[in-house]
Formats: sequence, structure tokens, C-alpha cells
Amino acid sequence: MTSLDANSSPTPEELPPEIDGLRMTKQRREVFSVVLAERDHPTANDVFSRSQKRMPTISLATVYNCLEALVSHGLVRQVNFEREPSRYCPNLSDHCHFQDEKTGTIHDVVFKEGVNLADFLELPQGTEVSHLEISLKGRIGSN
Amino acid sequence: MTSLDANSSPTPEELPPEIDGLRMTKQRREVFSVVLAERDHPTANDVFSRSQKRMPTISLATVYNCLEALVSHGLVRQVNFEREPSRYCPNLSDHCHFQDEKTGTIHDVVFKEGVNLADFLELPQGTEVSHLEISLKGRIGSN
DNA sequence: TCTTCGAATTAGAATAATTCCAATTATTGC
DNA sequence: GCAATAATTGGAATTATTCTAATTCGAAGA
Repeated sequence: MTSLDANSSPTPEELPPEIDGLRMTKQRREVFSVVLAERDHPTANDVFSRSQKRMPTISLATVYNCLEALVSHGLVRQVNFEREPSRYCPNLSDHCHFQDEKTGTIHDVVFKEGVNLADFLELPQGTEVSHLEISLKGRIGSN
Repeated sequence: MTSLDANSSPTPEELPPEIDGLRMTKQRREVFSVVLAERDHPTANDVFSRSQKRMPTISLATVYNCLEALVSHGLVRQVNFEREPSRYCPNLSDHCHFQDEKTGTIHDVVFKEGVNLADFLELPQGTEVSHLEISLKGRIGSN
């Protein structure tokens, strides 16, 4: 079993020197591995402080740069809840997000098998959707 | 035909002194009427500059206060696209938003008759959704 | 009508996430 | 190894929004 499987997340060293045409520098590997490690939808700041543990010289600007590079190459998803700081999510499968109002925790929510946009939205014909973000907030169970 | 119908939007003076338990001050009426007038999803700043035309002394802080009051009383919806400045929408019917990437214009998109969340999302049982935001981006037709 | 009192408004300062900038450092292709 | 290019860095700048403290407004009672 080599790197990148679902259970154990790769250390920065285990990440290849290039992914999808994106050159994986030391910092990008660090940042990517942090996002892959704890799938708790960290903010840029969270990623920054976690990265600093292994790489004390990394700067916040670099974390932003790396996240932007990863996002624009489709390796990481940027997740927004209203005007809160952006969060980052390594889950690339089609899904959306639910935030527990009580704890702030964010959960991935998957779409039901086989549904697609046009099934539930009255989209003006000819619209080509390039980006979709669905964000829910609420309570879970008895909380 | 009295105020508040769909076609002609009310002037500030036509708005009642209280809506839904929210005291309608001069400024709130001004701000509300601006949001009702052009349904183009203005930002707080847009609302500010439009309001200034009729009420040159209104302040930006007040516009934010008024919008917040209107939103929290459910008279106006706050609309977010990623990290862009919030926009404001007087359409209270169940709908979501599509932003034309070319022009930045935002269009209301309604749900198909009779669909509800649970139909397309695999929500963990017991979740109570208090807030839902669906934001699309893309191109329209031949643009 | 006058007074009072809480709420709303105001201008400007403060905050916080993010981006920009210019200088340095790393990496790639020759 | 050497240029050319790209990435990183620290700090300053930006920008939407919130906060603060002082003032003003307006409704309700005297």
C-alpha cells in the first residue's frame, strides 16, 4: 500500500515532486500534507500554525500562496460559510458542507446517488455551471 | 392596489412605521426601499451610495446596521459568493443564486416544484437545517 | 407640551482576513 | 555552474465589516 490512500495521510516527504502539473515545493508539500492529515476543514491560519510545527520558517503569505496553488489545481477545495474565514478541504468527491451551529464543526454531506443540479434547480437554459457551493448550518440530533 | 406589490417598489415614505415588530426608522425605510427598488443584489456600499442620493447624511455604519436589522428580521436576505462582499436580496421566496462570471450579475434561481433538501442530500439523520445557501457561478448561453 | 429614557445614528477608529510588494532564495534547463 | 524563472518571505497595504463613544431621535408618560 503506497501513499495517498484514504486512511493514513502522507507525510510531506511522501508526496511526489509534482502533482497534476503543479510543482510540489517543500512548502506546498507541507501545506498539502497538513490539509490531508486532519480533515477538519482548517482555516489558512490553522494550516499555518500546524505547518509551523514541522517547518518553523514558513510564512503565512506562503501558506496562502500554497493553498491558492492547491485550490486552483483542483487538489484542495476552498469552503466558505457566509463571511467566515475560508476553510480548506481535501475531499474532492462531489459533496457539500454542514456546519454545526453549536460547535462550529463542519461535516461533509454527500449528494444522493445520481442526483444532478438540473433535477432540482430551475436553471435558465444554456447556463453552464462552473462552480457550485452549498453550505448548510444547523443543529445535529439532540444537541 | 396599495404599497408593497411586486411591480412598483415603495418609496421610503410609503413604508409603514413598523414591519414584523421591527421599528422602521427613517434610515431603515430608506435602506429597505433601496434594496426593494433595484433587485440587482447590491453590496452594502451600493446601498450606501444609493441611499445617499435621497438622504445625504446617512452613514455607512447605519447602512450596515439597517441591513443587519432587516436581515435578522427576515425582511431581506444576505447573499454571499465566496469571499466577495455580501449582497442583499429582497426576494424572500425560496431560491438560490447564480453569478454570471462574465458580468458579475447575479440571478435568482428557483427550486423545482416540490423538491426539498432531503431529496438530494444524504443528511445525517436528526440534522435540523436552519440556514441554507446555494451559490452557483458560470456562464449563460452563448456568452 | 415637556421630560425622560432607551434605542438608533453617526464619524471615525479598530479589526481581521487576505493580498500585494519588493527583496531574497530556490530550482530548472542549458 | 549559470542564467532565467518561479517560489518564498516579512511586512506593508487593502478592504469589508464591526466597534466605540458621543450625539440625536422618538415614543411614552407626566
